[in-house]
Amino acid sequence: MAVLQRIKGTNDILPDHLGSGIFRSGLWRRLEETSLRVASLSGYHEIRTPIFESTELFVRGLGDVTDIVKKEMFSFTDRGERQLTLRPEGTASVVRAWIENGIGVSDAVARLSYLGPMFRAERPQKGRYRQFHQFGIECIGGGEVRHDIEVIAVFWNIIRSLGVSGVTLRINSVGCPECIPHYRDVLRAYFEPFIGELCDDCRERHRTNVLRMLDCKNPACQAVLSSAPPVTGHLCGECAASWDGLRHGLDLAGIPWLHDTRLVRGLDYYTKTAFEIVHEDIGAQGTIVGGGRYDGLVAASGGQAVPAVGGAFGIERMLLAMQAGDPALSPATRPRFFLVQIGDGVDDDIERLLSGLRLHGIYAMRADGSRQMAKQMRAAAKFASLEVVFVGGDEWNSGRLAIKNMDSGEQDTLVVGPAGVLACLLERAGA
RNA sequence: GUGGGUGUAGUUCAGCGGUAGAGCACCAGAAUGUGGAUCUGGGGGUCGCGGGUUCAAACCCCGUCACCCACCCCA
Repeated sequence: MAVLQRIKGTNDILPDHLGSGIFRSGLWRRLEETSLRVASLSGYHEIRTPIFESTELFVRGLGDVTDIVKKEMFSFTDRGERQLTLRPEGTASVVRAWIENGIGVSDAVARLSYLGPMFRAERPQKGRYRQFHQFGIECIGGGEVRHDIEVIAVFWNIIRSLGVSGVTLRINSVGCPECIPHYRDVLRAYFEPFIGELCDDCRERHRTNVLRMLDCKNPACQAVLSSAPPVTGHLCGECAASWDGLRHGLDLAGIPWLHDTRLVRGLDYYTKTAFEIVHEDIGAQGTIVGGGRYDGLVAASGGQAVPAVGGAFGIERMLLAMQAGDPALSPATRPRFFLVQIGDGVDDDIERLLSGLRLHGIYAMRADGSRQMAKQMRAAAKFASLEVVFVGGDEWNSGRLAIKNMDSGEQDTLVVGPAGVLACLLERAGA
């Protein structure tokens, strides 16, 4: 056992042929490229923020009663006595960057996407890691319901583009500062008579954060919870209109939804629309996408009071969902040419050709070991090369080029023109 | 933070007191002008780590660490 090993809850993502499960870089690249591309079709373009920020940013953004801030952040003090934290999520940083760079001045509605590692000190399990990865989008300044729908539609389209099936969109409203205090009172009053039968956590939440009681999974609490009054019956006029518009808009977009009356958000800054996209077959951590509206966060972070909506998905979880439906491998990148050496004295020719081909953007390989031809052919096959080019031998010595298609097994003999072998191969590859 | 499970070759695993094993992968040969097939051979291991019991421990006991799954929470 090696002395040095990965930190708990982190993973190595290997080349496809070396890795297993979701930890193969080809899968990641496909997911990342698809996500960025689909998001860009709705005007969302990538922003990259630092992976560590001042601790205060997350404490203010997430709320100091959330589990993430209380016990899951990787925080440290740097040599200048600054309190820093590896980001546990992406929204706080994006909002910070939006304020700091004056993005709202140029774009009244700023559409941003982001991608990268996040860090939470949780006990690892399937679909949950200490360094995990998210793709997210934020629509800052977008205060209309159609922005909520736009955000949900981006995630829905990414999922469809990836061929993932078996997912359900769950929606709810979490109100706003206007109506939620009232709803809290209603809930608190409703739970009061049952307080004795509820779990310890729920008793704690009854005082600190009543809304969180709604998604308690304790069986004893479920019975009481299931008949709790839904938030959607206690919304203010504005939130109720938003809730109606959301459902109508999703119908227009052809996106099926399910009203989950117990859906609440884990983070404090959400208002009105809350949504999740869940998958049934990827283990206990089935929530792939989570998001919603957060009209209060930008102002709370020191910016203007602008509305915003966004969401994010866990890349590891999305990959699990991709594999659950279709275990097909992503098509490996195949060498266009594999150069096989016949006889001696052509080593320089091969190296020159490899350099020339690669300089023109063509994937070209040669065998690393034996000069024995069967061995070289085997290597060409292992790389899944498209065509083998024979360098040396009778054809080569008489100004011709033998090329074998490794899929069909057919072999051509070309006459090398005055421009030379490299030009001949480049033309064949269409480069 | 709390449970349950598992740690043996690169990998997937068998072995469960008495010589450290198999499949796949890797290397070489059969085979110096043509493949992912076949055959033959080969390299690879402090059996997670530390202690204990025993004539003898991969195996039994204690401890410890790591990973996996679940709770909690979340993406």
